[in-house]
Amino acid sequence: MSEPANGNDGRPTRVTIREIAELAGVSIATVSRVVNGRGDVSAETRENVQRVVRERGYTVNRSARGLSAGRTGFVGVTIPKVHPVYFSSILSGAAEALSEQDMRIVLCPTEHEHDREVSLLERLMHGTTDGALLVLPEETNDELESLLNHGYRFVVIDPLKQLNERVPAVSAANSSGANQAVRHLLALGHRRIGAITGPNGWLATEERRGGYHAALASAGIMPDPAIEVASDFQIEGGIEAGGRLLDVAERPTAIFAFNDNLAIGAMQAARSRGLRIPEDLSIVGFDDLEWAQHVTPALTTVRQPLAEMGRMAVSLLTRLLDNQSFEALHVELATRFIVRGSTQRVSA
Amino acid sequence: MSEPANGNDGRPTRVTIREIAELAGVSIATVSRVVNGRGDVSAETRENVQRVVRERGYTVNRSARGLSAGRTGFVGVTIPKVHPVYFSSILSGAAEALSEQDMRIVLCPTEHEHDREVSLLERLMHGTTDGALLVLPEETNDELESLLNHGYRFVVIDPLKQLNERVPAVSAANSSGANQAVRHLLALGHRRIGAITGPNGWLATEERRGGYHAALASAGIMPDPAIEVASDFQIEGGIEAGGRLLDVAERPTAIFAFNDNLAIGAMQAARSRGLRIPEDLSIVGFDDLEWAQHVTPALTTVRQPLAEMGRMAVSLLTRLLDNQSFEALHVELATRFIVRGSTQRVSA
DNA sequence: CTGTTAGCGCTTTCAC
DNA sequence: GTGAAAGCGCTAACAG
Repeated sequence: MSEPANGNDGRPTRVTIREIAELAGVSIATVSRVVNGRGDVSAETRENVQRVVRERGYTVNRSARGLSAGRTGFVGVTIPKVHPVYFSSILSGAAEALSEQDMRIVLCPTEHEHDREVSLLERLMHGTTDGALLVLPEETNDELESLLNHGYRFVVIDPLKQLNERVPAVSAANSSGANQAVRHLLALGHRRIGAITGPNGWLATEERRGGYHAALASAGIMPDPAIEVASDFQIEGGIEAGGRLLDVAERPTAIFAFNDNLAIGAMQAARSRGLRIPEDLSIVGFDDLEWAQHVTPALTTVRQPLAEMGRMAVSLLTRLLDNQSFEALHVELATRFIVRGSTQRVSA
Repeated sequence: MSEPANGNDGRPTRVTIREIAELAGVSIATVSRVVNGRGDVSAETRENVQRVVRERGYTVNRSARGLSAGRTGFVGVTIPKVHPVYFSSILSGAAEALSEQDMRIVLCPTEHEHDREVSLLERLMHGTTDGALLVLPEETNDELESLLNHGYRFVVIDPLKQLNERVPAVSAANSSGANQAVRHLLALGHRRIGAITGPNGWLATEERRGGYHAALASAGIMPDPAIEVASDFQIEGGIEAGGRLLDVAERPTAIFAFNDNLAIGAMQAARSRGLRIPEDLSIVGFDDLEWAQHVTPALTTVRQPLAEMGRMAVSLLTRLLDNQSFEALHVELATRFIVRGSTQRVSA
């Protein structure tokens, strides 16, 4: 690393394109061409410039490029929170895919505040980022569409509500995943299968509910509202909801929890009532978060390809940014059912 | 939201400072002053400008500001991976603290590739971000110091090696945390306390080892190399290392795992050998990741204030960026010992 | 208090 | 193939 000249504030003066141009004996336009991999430069000139660039450790100033070229190389990601594994898995996939294209994520946790999210979005989109990934956005369809009409490029990951056709989105195959989970329980002989759902009205909840009901129907079973309780996708909620489910008169022999958090909560509720899993109660989750395989017993669950959802969203966004049109604006990624130790054949 | 004019490419033309200035009947300098909250504007002018800004939905173009003012409002965060809870917790704290100052994180997962990290850093620092947070960086002391000499502003979170005095860093009080954990086991009557350490040479490992040995020494116990095995901070590693520890001739009655992953691995190893926890074996972890309270039995562990470490790093960085000098360049955040169900008095 | 002006570093026509 | 030059939108002196 060579020592840079220092500005009068003691901070180093960074190498600029001009300096490279002078050193290489060419114009800045040529340097720009080389740096951006344009074809119309002679091999000789190119190599010469590249050498100087390497020697001086030049890298383009992204602000300048952003201002001049109108693209920043940044993609905004609005996400309710970064910490929960659910979100960080998506983030992880997106970051990976983006860095392959030398683009970078600008992270915007919204903390579930709608207003903040909207204004974030507006600020993100204006000369700050080239586009955005909106994870579980709280915007209404109208707001999203208005954004679209303003020329904003974005794709939604895991929409909260049914989205307008025109809004690009990627999500998991919630309905078929849930269906598969319940069929598994049915195949094990369970007939009384309770459910702990997510918040009513959320798309993921309703789709999973659809799969659950459909599977029951296929076995000729009517859903019993008494053993279908709504919760909030949190562990605490699962403990509470699981408790309610286990305290009904005719107790279910199996519980389909609409996510892993709820499942682990239900496990705790069962345990505190002296029920053994899976001997006395089978439990299936949804997500397959990392720890699902490390709880005891290991959780049978529906794996959502979270990182892959992030990656897929990036790929849609990239095409959007390149002004490529494409057919499927709504992408549903297949889930995978994973059998572990928390389910077993219903006892006689 | 008002409809913006459309450029010839169909994409909307964004509102610029010039447009606001014209509409408000002032100069762009005045608009800039208002937008940046400078004091030297009359109340009347200010309100007028603010009204127009609001009406037109104007937001500054960050690229332009970055280029002109030399600050971007972005802080780079290099981090080995975003997904593991350990990292996302830190990230979460940093993002929170940063967004309070209307700054944003540019996320740079390094995937443990040193070269990539270095070049990332160089690019980050050049007109892209105002500074950086380096989580568990693989740079050598020399590289870090060279960066410092180049005027780069950054703070290290959880250094891998002992850092030069001049490099700002924040970490947890590893030594005292470990000490407390082992004292707890000693107080429960354990005398034969094994350890699963992290990779040898890592600062966190060595500091925790120091605390472990010191606690043993205070009870007049010599560390026994036979029951101190190194591992990699992963669950799989914990299973393997735990197994080795439990297969030695004179088995330990307690294990201090240097992080929660290792602890949960050790639990599995114990369980697969028919040992009950905590009846036959006490286990203590380090970190207190979210699931530590949800495994069975719930894990006794040393809580690292991860989010707080992120927040503290931001606060150091902010002062750095404001050219404020400060005393303590190395900050150690206190840990908290949390007793749960995985430890109990040694059985007679 | 407010306006004028000179760039920040780069990309991109448009000539040559 | 290469260079000259015109900005991109904004901030920060510097005048007034």
